[in-house]
Amino acid sequence: MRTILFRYQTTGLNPHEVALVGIAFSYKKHEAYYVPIPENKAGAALIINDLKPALENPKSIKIGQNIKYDILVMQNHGVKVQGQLFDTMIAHYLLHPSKKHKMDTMAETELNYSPVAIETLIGKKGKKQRSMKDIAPEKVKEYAGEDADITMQLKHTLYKQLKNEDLLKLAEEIEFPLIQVLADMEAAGIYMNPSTLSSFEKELEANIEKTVSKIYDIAGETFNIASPKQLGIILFEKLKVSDKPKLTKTKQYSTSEQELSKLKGKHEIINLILSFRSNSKLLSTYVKALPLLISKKTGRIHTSYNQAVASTGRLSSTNPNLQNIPIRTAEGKRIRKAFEPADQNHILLAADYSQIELRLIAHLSKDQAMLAAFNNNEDIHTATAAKIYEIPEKEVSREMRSNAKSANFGIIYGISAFGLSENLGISRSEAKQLIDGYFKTYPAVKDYMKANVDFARKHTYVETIFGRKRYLKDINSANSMVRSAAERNAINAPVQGTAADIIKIAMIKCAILLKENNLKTKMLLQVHDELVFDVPKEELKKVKILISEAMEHSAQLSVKLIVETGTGQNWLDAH
DNA sequence: GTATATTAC
DNA sequence: TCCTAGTAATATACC
Repeated sequence: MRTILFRYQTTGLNPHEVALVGIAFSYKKHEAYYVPIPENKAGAALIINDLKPALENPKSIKIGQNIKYDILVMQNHGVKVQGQLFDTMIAHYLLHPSKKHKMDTMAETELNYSPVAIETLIGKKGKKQRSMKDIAPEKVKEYAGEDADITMQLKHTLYKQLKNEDLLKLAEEIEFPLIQVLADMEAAGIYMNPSTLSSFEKELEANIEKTVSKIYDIAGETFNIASPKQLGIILFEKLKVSDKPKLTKTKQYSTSEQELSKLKGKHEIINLILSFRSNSKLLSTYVKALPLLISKKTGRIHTSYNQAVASTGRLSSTNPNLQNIPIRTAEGKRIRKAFEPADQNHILLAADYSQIELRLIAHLSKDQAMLAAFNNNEDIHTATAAKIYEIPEKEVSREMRSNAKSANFGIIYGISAFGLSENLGISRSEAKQLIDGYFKTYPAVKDYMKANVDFARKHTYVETIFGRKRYLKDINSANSMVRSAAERNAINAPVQGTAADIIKIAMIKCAILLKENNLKTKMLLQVHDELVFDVPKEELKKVKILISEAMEHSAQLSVKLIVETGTGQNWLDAH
């Protein structure tokens, strides 16, 4: 049996808060049914109760567009959707990772059909837009039925295409099973202690106020420091802090952190501007914004993972983005400290892959020197420096290690002498020498990079170990800049993408293991190479081993995968 | 909506 | 000499 479920929201797009207006079903193409759900709780519960067995039947396949949303909405109505999933949005993402995956456009490109827009029903976006619950069910029926039918039709064509492109395994074994794992993570949420941030908020505000008045004093006038345009004029025309200011592509003065850092010693105002910038960023993006996203219902923060945006296969996180919580600076660390376990009986466990992308380069290139460095458990950056500079590891200076580290990262990004020189603040010829030394050290890495670019030129795509593709239409472009960018993508995508595949496999394995062992531990966050768990203290010993082994054995490579774990009463201390 | 800047991996 | 290091999200200014 095939089931398609559909949903309507009243209070917006947040699946944790919306009320269900109705569900549309389709079992086969060109046929659909609509079940309106009454507003009153008792009436709704009666109907949902009737639908529950079908949705919880583990033997039927559930098809939908962005099913994670439906699963979360149903979960809030007491229905635990089970069974195999097929998501048309994700299927299309696997086929065309760099395109958009909205249902209306897919209907046009895949089915040559233009569906009725939701706006014809509820009006255009804005204050006047009506809620779905205010539309007569007879009208909703037509819209919802069409929607369900289109999803069913899309499923059929996308399934065939996945099969033809050898993407079915990736879809059925990784992406579709991951949907439920992500839904559970989002539903769990993470606890954030608002009092940790409220004291920090006052400190930051006082600090910013002081900095602002100092900047006005030095500038001799008041202006909007947050406006790059106004700031540029003050810095480069009035105060003349640089002889040849760098311009942005729109010919404005560049006031980027990178450019201002170069001018640090030139003028006392620079450090004040940098301090203003970093404090304002912390205040507006994190300290003020995060507490507003604490759910009134659960008291926790529920991020949303997007499984269909990043062209390489990575996840992304929104509302809020919990994948870019600060960690590098002392001030930033205070934000990470606010994320805590559920209660005194729990502890946060963070497990992250050590150097997964470089390890993948070692595996993919089969470079003997790099493989040996990893398999001997050496510090890869120190080992790289020793080889490049032809000295024993003991004699590697901090600067040499730092150069080697930048070169290692550069390789992952598709290195260029210009990019490396900008990153390290050295000349382009010095960067060139460093790169030459690097390729002499790891010759197979150079061959691997070239092989990837050649493959891309021939096939106009590159792929990960697990067959995830990324199309590179510009790989043969006549424009050298456009072409070079595609070449860097050809090098980066298989590496970043394989790392994404591996952690997704690990997440599915972890979820299964936690369930099989009847553990109460919950997976909360994924940050590209890291997983964060909320662990009852009595489970810690067992869970730590279970998780790290599952992660380390998610792929069989010619290089060992190493997972480092940490625990703590907050996310910072768990590192 | 686009540009600029900053945060993370 | 031009111009370029990979992947994201969010906040603010400015049109």
